[in-house]
Amino acid sequence: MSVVTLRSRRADYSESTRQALVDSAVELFTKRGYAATSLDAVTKRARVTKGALYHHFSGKQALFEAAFSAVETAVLKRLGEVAVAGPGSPWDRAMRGVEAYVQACLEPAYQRIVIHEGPVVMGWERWREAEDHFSYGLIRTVIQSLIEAKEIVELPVEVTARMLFGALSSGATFLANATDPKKASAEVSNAITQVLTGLRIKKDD
Amino acid sequence: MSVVTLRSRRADYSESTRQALVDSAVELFTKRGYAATSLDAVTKRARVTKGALYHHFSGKQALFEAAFSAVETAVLKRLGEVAVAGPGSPWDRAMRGVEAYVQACLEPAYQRIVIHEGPVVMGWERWREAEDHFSYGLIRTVIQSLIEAKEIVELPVEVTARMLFGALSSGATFLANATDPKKASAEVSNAITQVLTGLRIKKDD
DNA sequence: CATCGGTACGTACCGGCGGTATGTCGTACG
DNA sequence: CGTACGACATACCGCCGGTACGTACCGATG
Repeated sequence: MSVVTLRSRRADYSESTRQALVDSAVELFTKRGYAATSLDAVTKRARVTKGALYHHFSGKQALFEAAFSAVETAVLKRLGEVAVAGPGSPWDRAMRGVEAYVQACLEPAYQRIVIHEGPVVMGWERWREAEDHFSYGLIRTVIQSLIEAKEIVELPVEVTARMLFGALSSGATFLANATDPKKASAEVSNAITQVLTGLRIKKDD
Repeated sequence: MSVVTLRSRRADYSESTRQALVDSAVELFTKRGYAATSLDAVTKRARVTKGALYHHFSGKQALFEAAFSAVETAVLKRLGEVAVAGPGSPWDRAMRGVEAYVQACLEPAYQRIVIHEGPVVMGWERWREAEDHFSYGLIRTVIQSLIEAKEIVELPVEVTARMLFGALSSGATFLANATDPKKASAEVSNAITQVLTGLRIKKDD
């Protein structure tokens, strides 16, 4: 449906080089960080020149934001299937979501680009706005559903979500740098479970 | 005691210019961020040249670390008086410590230099090592004392401290950007209190 | 008091990098 | 079939971190 006008071959090429630039950016930003990554390195890896880069993006920051969105979109896709959809009570889905998010945080690209460098490169305010549509928005939704379902005590959604977001990110960062990932993973999950259980309202039905 | 050899006037001057450079760096790194701050701007504000800067510091990173330590030392001084020393039970001191730490996080220099840009500029591993001797080390100590005093459930200290650290930082960042700081401050404190209370062991004595 | 060594800077310069201005080639379109 | 526009490539500029080198001044020493 709606395939009225064919997509031109030229547009395909353009989209392809744009994607190559984003992929290259994600790779290098993840490995070396934003500051230590030169645009020449990005274009070289994508087998184009700076002319192409500045044709598709307004500058280095815009390229970073494109990489940011790419990583977030990929992570959120995997995450949404587990936490938002899927069977079970709000509580069960939340617990599965936490588990899945911690796993997602282990991805180096997500850690470095989204969590660590995102606020610094984009500025906290802009980063926050972007995050509303991605991982943070999801966490916020989960918290809200838990409160509305009377699963946990009534807390201000915004603050609670922000702090849980921070705790999860820190936990995942710790986990990613741990010498014993198996053990650390269990510890993180356990700690989060303990905290959320501590906030849980005892059901008497 | 031990004033055997006088401190030379020359050494005083040297220390003074070093301090001026650090102060200038803290100011500019806080206002414009690390990347957007040129060394020329730092030296200009300190009324010296790059020769002086590179005499005292090995480079821009080393200057940042000096600024980092300066901010952390100042914050920790105020914090230690409240949380470590002072009267009351471990629980009471911990609660006062949390309160004080959230307040400390409101300082723009602490937020930007220590929390946000620290891990990015210094690298997470090195940042973590440095933090062991500063705020994180303090939080870790508080958590440990709470567990040893059987005030809260037994959790792995390292993970718990890391995640509480992340939660507090995120909470404070949210608080710093809130439109209604009074209300936000109360919400943050309340949320933290709820979480810690949820982890508390009911004493029956 | 003259000399001398070293510290604490200042000055001049280099290379790399982000960004820009301009040229060029091919493709779709009238 | 010309032509206009999109999709790049090329050449260049200015800023900034870092380095090499020069210099003035303090302090110890004979």
